[in-house]
Amino acid sequence: MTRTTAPTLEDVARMAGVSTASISRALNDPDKVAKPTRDKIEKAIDVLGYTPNFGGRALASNRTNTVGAIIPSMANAMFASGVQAFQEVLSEAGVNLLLASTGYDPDQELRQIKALITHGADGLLLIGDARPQTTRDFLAKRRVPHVISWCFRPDADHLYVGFDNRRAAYDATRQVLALGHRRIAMISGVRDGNDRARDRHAGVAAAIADFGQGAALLQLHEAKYRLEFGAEAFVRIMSSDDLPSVIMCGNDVLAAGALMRARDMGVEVPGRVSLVGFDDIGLASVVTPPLATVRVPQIEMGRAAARMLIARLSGDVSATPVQLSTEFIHRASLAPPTP
Amino acid sequence: MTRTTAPTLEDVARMAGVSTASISRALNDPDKVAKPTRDKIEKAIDVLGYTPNFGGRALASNRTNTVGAIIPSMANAMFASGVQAFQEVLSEAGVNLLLASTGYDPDQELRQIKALITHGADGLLLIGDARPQTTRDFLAKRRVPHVISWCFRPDADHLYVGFDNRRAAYDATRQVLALGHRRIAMISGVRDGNDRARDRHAGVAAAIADFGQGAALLQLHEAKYRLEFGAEAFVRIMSSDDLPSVIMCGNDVLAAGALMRARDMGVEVPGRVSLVGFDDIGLASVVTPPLATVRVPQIEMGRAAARMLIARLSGDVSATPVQLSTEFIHRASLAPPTP
DNA sequence: AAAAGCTGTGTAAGCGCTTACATCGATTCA
DNA sequence: TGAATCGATGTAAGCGCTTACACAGCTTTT
Repeated sequence: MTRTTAPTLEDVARMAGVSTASISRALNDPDKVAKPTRDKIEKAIDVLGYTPNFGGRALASNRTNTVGAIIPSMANAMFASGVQAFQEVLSEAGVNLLLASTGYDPDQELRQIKALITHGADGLLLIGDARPQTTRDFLAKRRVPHVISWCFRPDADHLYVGFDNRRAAYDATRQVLALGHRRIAMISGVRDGNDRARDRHAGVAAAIADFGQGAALLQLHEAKYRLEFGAEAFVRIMSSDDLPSVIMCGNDVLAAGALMRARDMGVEVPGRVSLVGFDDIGLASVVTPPLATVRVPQIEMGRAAARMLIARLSGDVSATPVQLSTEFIHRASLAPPTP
Repeated sequence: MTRTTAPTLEDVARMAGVSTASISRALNDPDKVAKPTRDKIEKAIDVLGYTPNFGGRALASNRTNTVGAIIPSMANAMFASGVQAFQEVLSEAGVNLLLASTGYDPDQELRQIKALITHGADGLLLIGDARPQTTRDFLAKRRVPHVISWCFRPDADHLYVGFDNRRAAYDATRQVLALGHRRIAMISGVRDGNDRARDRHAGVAAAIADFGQGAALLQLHEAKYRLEFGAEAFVRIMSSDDLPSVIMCGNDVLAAGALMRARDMGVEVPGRVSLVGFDDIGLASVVTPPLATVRVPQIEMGRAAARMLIARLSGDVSATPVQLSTEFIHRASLAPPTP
């Protein structure tokens, strides 16, 4: 990883006939330098093709202008646009993004947190708030500025930017119940170590319990975030003798997997069984029939998280948690139960 | 971005009763330190919660163990799994990933390249090889180690890890022609500044020209990478009076958009018109009918690119371009033309 | 007209780490 | 037994930058 000896401040200083301090100032705080001097400096920088050395700068100023984000997986469309928006806002502020993924493994998350800190992240974006005590301790002990996203806790002592998964699932289930469904199954994401999946299941269960009138969660299956696992769970559900009239899914990918298998098996959706997803990723509107789902404010979340983190890093501690709202999107995969 | 004064090597040295040099060695090259010393050091590190300071390390060693990747968009599923795989391999090697996106804007790409270099990237992963001369010059002048991916040039004087978009599109088109299609339309991605889109179109056009026998590319529409634009282009195609029997699409998202609109318009696929995508993203197999497409070795590409970049950065200059192969996936959206 | 305040610039002290070189026992060899 | 070798550790010189402080030459105030 050798870099051919690049020009240094010293070189620029010599060429421009000024001190290194002036150049540093011209770079970081142009107003402090008189115009003619600045011009000389800019010329020299140009001629030499100078770019500041990262290490020197980081060492002297004790900041890297880099933040890290640790997400379960980039291949998960659920995070893609959010992270994209996050990065865009950072970029405008001259901050760069270190991105790492955990594959939904909590140990891996701690490792990545340490790696990103070691690699110079000034602050972090984390997803969800289910993490082991050791991880929390590390964050607290090292005073790592971080924003937690994709979930929301009202009792927050943290910087949250997100939405209430439980409530969103609760509301969606209410709508399903209002349509007349009573026999409900759920394909949940893996709940262990994943508060979003947990909350969504809890929301569905609570809505059913609160509703009463014979409504019941007949079956609950857990599936990893992949089309195939959604499909598999669908097969299990449909081959039981306790058939639901609707299947609530923890996310759109599972729902799409179920739908795909329904098509292959010749099970009519929503004729035989209705299907509801969660996240409203692009997929949801393009499958046949289009998937009823819960729209999640991904982009707004990413932007807000970036703004909050930037503010926090520039010393602003006034930020308060941001709760964004979700919206139930009724599409053709959900219809009243056929008697 | 103040970090509360973290423990330094000095602190650890004092506590462990050894010199800073030994600690540095224990950290970077454990074999050089005797076991008992190492134990003392490890203990002290643990007690103090020490992590190396990034700036100091980068400055002294002139390396950051960080590489950058600049992709058009993270929200584009086409790059998601590839980048994911790229990051995983890097992570195993203790290298971190700085990720930036350009929104398909070449100027933005140069800006991001500079930003990532300034922020300490030792090397870069770039997508495609359509970039302005200024960008090439910068890369050459600064001797930035970089790997170019998602495309392949046989005449490479560069580190390429990718596949031949033109050839893949050519082959797919051959298959379409072999099924009997002669009246062909194409919804291409935006070709300006995008060699992948350009190559794919070129491949389709060349296959048609080479085939002869009255085969013709009746219509060519360009659309940005979004479902809606694919849908729009589909409408334009179907409302012309030069109807094709098959529509080749520059990517799966455009194809899915077209398919979605076909469903809405009541146009049967593949009955009235066949549809072929490109990339084989998850979407392709889940839509109805499933989309014929070209499978791209995203994951393998990401992994190979990471390995190559790591090798290059550790001084290995022996690497040669890697060409990966694609595969045409025949699915139900493609059938022989109905007379 | 002297004192006080600006402005623009230079001087130089680190920031925390790596690493070439020096040192010092403990082995090994002749 | 003395010389040569080796492994483990310490010493200290930077890496390239930022920034507190000093200072010179102005302008403004009293």
